[in-house]
Amino acid sequence: MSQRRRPTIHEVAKVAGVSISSVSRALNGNTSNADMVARVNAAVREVGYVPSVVAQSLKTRHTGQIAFAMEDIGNAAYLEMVRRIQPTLRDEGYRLLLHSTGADVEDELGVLASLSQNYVDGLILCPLRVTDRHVEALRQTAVPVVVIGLLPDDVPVDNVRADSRVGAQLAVQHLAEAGARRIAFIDGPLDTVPGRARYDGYRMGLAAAGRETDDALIRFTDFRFDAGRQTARELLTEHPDVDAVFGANDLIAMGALHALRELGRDVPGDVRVVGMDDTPLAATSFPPLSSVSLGSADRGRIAAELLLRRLDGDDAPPERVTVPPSLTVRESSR
Amino acid sequence: MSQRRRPTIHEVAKVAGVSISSVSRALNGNTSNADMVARVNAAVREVGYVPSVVAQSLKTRHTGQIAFAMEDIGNAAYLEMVRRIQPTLRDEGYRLLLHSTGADVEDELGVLASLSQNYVDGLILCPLRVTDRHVEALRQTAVPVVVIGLLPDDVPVDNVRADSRVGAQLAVQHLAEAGARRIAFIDGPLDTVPGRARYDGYRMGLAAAGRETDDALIRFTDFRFDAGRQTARELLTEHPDVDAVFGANDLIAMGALHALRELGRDVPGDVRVVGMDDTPLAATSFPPLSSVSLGSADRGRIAAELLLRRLDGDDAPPERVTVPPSLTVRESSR
DNA sequence: TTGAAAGCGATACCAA
DNA sequence: TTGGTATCGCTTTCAA
Repeated sequence: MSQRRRPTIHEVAKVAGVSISSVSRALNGNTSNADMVARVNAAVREVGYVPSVVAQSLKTRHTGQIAFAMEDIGNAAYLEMVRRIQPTLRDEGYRLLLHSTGADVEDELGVLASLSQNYVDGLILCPLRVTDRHVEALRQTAVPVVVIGLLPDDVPVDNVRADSRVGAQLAVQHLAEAGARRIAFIDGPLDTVPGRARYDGYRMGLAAAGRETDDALIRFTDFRFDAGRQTARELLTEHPDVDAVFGANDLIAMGALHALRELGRDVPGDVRVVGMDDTPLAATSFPPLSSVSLGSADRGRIAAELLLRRLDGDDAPPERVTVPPSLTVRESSR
Repeated sequence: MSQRRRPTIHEVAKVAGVSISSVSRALNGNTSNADMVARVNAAVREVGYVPSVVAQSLKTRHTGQIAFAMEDIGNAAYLEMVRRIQPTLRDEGYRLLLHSTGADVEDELGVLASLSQNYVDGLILCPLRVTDRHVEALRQTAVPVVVIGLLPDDVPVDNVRADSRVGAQLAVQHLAEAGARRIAFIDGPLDTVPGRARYDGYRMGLAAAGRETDDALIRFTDFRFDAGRQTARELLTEHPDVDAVFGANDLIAMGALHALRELGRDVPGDVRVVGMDDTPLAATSFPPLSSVSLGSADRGRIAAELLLRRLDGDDAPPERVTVPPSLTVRESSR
C-alpha cells in the first residue's frame, strides 16, 4: 500500500527529454522514429510509468469495459454464460462488469439507465421479462446492448435466444422413441415465459410422436427441487402407469428422481426421466440424468461476439440469433 | 442506439443560467441555496444530464469499482463468494469487476500489476498459490488488496481464510461419534494447500476420537467426481470393512456415493459418507450428502467489508480473519 | 517527425 | 453563496 503518487506522462517526458505528445505517440505506436521509441521506453521503465485508463477513457471516449446483467449469477445458466463471455471479451481487451439485479425489475431498468454514465462501452442483458419500459429504454440506450432472451420483434437490438420449446419437444420425442407410452410432464408456472414454451414443446413432442396428450399427466409447480419431488410423488401415486417423466428443468427432474426412488421405482427400468438445462447436477446424479441443453455457453459467447462487432463500428441491422437445443442422453432414460 | 452527444455540465449551466461550479455544487449537495438547487435540478431534467463517471474519476481519483479475481467463477466456492461480494459492494455504491484468471499464475500477477492503471479502487484476490513474486507485488500495490486464502504472516495485506483442517477434523469426529469404526479418507493431491490441510485434519480428527490412523484407508486422487468414484471403488473393494468415507470435497464424496451404490452397499446403513464444501450438489444427491461448509459466502462478505473499510481510510494494521467451518449433517451419515 | 496547446468533463480552490 | 479558473492525465490537431 505504498501511496507514492503514480508517475504521469509528464514525468516520462521529462526523463526522456521529449514532449508529452511524443511519449503518447511512441506508446501508442503512432508515427515516431525508432530512436524516439527507444528513449521513451527507457524512460517509461525508469520511472515505472503505467498509463491511467481513466484519463485515456475521458479522452478517447471508450472505457474498455462491458457489463453483463442478469438476475443471479448463482443460476447455472447465467453462470455458464459468464464463463464464456469473460474470456471472449478479455481476448479483445475488455474488462467485464457484473450486475446481479436480483428478481428486481426496477434494478434492471436502473442498469439500463445507468449506461448514460458511460462507465461501460456496452451491455449484455438477460431480462427477467421485457416490459414497455424496457422497450422504451432499449430504444435509446447510450451504448450498444445485446439482449439474451425473448424480445419483441420491433425492438432494434441484437438478440440471442434459446429455444426451449424445441428443446422440450426433443426430450419428449426421445422418450417416445425409447419406448415410453405414458409420458408425464412436470412444468414450472405456466404464466412464465419458459414455463409456457416448455409446455408447448411437450405437446408438440407428443403430437410428433403420434401420441395423445393426457392432461392428467401434466403438472405445474415451481422450478425447484423440493417442488419437483413433491409433485412427482403425487403424480406417480395417482398414475402408477406413468413410465416416463419430463421435468421442465434439472431441479424438477432431480426431484422426480428422488420421488421415484422413494416409491421404489427403478430408473430407467420402470420409469425414464429427462431434465432440462443440463446443469452440473445432471452428470453426478444417480442415475446420471439425461438433460436438454439450451446452449447457455454458446448464447453467452455469441452475445459477446455480437457486441464486439457493434463496438467495432458495425452498423448493420440488429441481428436475431437462435441457438438450437441439444439432448444429452444419460442413464436415466437409456 | 441514438448517438446524439450526451449533455455535459456546461449545457446544464447554460440552461440554468448559472456557472458550472454551481451546477457541480448543487448536484453534490455542497453549500448552495434552495433556489439554486431547484434551478439546477430543473435544468438537469430538461437536458437529460447524467454526469460522466469517467470525468469524475479523473478528478476525484476514485473509480467506484472493485475487482474480484479468482481462478474460475465456475468453482462453487468462488461462486458463493461473488454472490455475497457483489451486493455488499453495491450497497456502498461500488461496481464489481470480474477477473477469471484460469489456472494461470502469470495472469494472476498480471491482474496485480494492472492495478497500477487505476481502473479500480481495490481488489479481492483468491490466489492459486502465493509465490515470491506475489508477495513482492502485494507489498506495493497501487490500491488496497484483500486476499482470500493462505498468506505468509509478513505480507502486510488484509487476509481472510478458511480452516479446512479443522473442517476435516469436524467431519471425522462426526463420523466417529456416529459409530463408524473404519473411517477411510479420499483426499486430493497432497502437494496442494487444501489437500495437505485436509489430510492433517483427518489425522487430528481420528486422534481426537481416540482412533489409530490406518494408512491403508487413505487415498490421494484429484478433486473430481470421476476420480473419487474410481478411487472409492478400489478402496472399498480392497477394504470391505470400511464403514465410513470422508471425501476431501463434495465431488469426491459424490463419486464415493456412486461407487458404493454400484457395489451394492447401503448409505448410510453400511457406509456413512461425508463431503466438504457444501456445494449445491450435496442437497440434491441421493441420499443427501453431509458436508462441511468452509463458509465461502462469509469469507466473501468479510473480504468485501475489510476492503470497504480500507477504502474508507482505515489505516489500522492488516487484519487476519479465519472463518470457522461448519458441518451440515444430512442423510448420508445419519 | 516533433512540440505546443486545446480539450475530454468533471471538481474544487480562490476571489468577489 | 456564487463564478472564474486551474487541474486531473491523457490524445490529437496544428504548426514548425
